[in-house]
Amino acid sequence: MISRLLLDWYDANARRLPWRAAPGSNAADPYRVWLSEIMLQQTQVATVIPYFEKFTTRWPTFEAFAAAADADVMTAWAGLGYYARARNLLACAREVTRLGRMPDTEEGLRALPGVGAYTAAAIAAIAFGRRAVVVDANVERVVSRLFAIETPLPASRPQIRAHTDAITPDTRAGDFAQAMMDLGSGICTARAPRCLLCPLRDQCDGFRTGTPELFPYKAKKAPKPQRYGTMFWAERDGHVLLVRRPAKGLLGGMRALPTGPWEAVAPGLEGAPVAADWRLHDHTVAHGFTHFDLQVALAAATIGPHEVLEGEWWPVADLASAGLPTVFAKAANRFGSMRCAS
DNA sequence: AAGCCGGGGAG
DNA sequence: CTCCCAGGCTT
Repeated sequence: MISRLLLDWYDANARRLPWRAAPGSNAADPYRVWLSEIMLQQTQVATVIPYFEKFTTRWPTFEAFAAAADADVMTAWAGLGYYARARNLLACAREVTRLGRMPDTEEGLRALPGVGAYTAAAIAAIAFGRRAVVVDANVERVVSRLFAIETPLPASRPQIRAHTDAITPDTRAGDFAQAMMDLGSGICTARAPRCLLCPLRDQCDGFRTGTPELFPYKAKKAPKPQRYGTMFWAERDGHVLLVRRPAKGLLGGMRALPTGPWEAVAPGLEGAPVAADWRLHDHTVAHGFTHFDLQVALAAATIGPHEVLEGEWWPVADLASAGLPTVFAKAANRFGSMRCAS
């Protein structure tokens, strides 16, 4: 009943998205579905679309992507966040190349790098037409409201999964999953759900409570700690020194400005890439990460022509092409405006 | 089970 | 400003 109502609504109201086939069609390209699903992990559709277009234009097929250079992929991914996804993307493409084709079962997909329970179910259903129980944040919210689940997340996940399984149809499971996502994105929204437009309103226990926006209940989260750091602008002859961050950990594998430690107290000039006449500026740059807030001071110096340093000397005028994560791009822009002002 | 891992959109 | 988002990996 619920799936019928939802699929009818989807056939008339599906969003047109670059990685989607027409509703009811089985023409979805597994490469494009896989790439979109990885990009969409914890990332909104509007943010993903330009990256998806850029990637599929440059690497139109699985074979083309598997042959890409690591540095090119990391640079193209810059700004999208969660950089382990980009590293896993390449590892996954190379694993699939070794296998000869992409697995078409949940179990086979689940074994690939960067593919967890959600993504395996989504690809199996959307790209390969299999029945799979697809549970993402949209489904968690929609199902929590449909059944007025009072257990707070994440403890309610087993109930949510069981309910989702019970309403997932045997055919068109991929369209059903995407319909749940469209419903969660446009109607059953986190803040102010548009229940008057909802095709499932008459089936919804949460609507009957009168306060569907209270679902899903969630455990409170701890406040984020504040950290302080310093970034170093080492300039020589119109070029600035960039380094490659360690492969694992925060912003792993990405090109970056040299930086000292990020700690609870301002580290000053600790961790400078070279001894020099560093000028510590008054201006700071603020940036929020998932589990801490950062405030970085900016230190600048001119480096002599014979000093040999680890890293790349990048043309200051071409910094936009360096593929810097956002926190470094912010700082670089700040340095740029200070240079113009002086 | 809990912590780590980005960034931007929306209210 | 706060909350949230087509989650996965590690410990």
